Amino acid sequence: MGKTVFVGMSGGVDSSVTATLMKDQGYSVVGVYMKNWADNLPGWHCPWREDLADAKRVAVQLGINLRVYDFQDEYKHKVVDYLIDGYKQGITPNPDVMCNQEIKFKLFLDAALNDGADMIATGHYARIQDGKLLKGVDDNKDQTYFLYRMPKESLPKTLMPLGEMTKPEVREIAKARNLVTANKKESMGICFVGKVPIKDFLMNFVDEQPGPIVDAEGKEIGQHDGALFYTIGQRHGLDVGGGLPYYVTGKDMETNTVFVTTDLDDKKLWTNQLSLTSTNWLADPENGKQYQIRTRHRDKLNDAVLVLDGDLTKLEITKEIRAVTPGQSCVIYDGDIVVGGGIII
RNA sequence: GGGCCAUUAGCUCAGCUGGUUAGAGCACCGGCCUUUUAAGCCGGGUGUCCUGGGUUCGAGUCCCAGAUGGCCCU
Repeated sequence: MGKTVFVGMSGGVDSSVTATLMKDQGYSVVGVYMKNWADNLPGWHCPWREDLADAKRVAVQLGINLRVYDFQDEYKHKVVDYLIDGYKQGITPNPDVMCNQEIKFKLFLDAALNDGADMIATGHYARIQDGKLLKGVDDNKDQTYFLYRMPKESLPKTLMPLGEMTKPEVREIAKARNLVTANKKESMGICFVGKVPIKDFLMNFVDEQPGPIVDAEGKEIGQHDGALFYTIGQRHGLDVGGGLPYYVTGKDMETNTVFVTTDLDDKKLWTNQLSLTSTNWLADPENGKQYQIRTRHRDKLNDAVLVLDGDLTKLEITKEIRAVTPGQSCVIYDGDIVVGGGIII
């Protein structure tokens, strides 16, 4: 009798193939649809019913059971509130990183173990080997940027079979097995919420509040509708024209001011060092060692030296990088291994 | 009061000596990319050429009057 694996099935291709592979490998598979968000928003329809239906169809095709875990309350508190509070403070939080930390690899894992699972599996493009988290083989789809905060204890109990393959291969398997999700479009947007522009999402929770847009010379060149909606390095959405594009260099939440520049080389947009808070280590970090870091999903890797100084975690980057943004995560790699990371201050 | 200069897309402006469907950058909109936010890439002109007359086969362009803004002069 094989071990029992609970597979998180979102109704997309990746998790469908994951469940398929688990079954092929002889595990006793139970599918789980996590219902984390189900609300429609003005002008936007939440696709959770369709996604659940797709997950169900695949489960039927595979001959496995599908359960629904309702985590809406926890998701609202741990992810959505975190997102909204962060924006209100003026930072740019990453909800999906928090979702993986709090929901998928904590709540889901615990619930699954409690319901008889030996392990869980997800459709992430990342590898787990010997209790370590490694980048997915498909460099183009690697999702470790979102996974560095998963609890270290969850690693030995988690399987991510897609980490060994490429997206095209996954699509092929889905087609070969005639999975109903084989040709489903990539789902993007806030994990579980969907493809909603973040500003539209936030507008449901915060009020607009006009304030000044100030250029590098200190001149007010326009008005915005709330400093919290803007992020460092942002170009669009300012609604000010007149020559060169403007990029956000910073903001002052006290005065509700957004600072911009037309100079791509503006010092405020570039830095070669950053500090982290609330770090999570999946491997032992080594003070003074040079690692590779990423400060945005799919951004390129940059060499940086890790400096651990008491409570402070700093990174000295070999070259200047653009628009390092407080609230976003910095993930630290040692080759393919995810050492850990933290939230940029 | 007089003189000069401006007024063209949401913004900043280009349109030579009058001649096909008025252009550029930025903004904006749509798409691509992307399990966050951005960036980036592709595509789209969204226009009472300040107004009203006139000259001309034909006016953004020339003439007259007016409006608005700016500069200058006694």
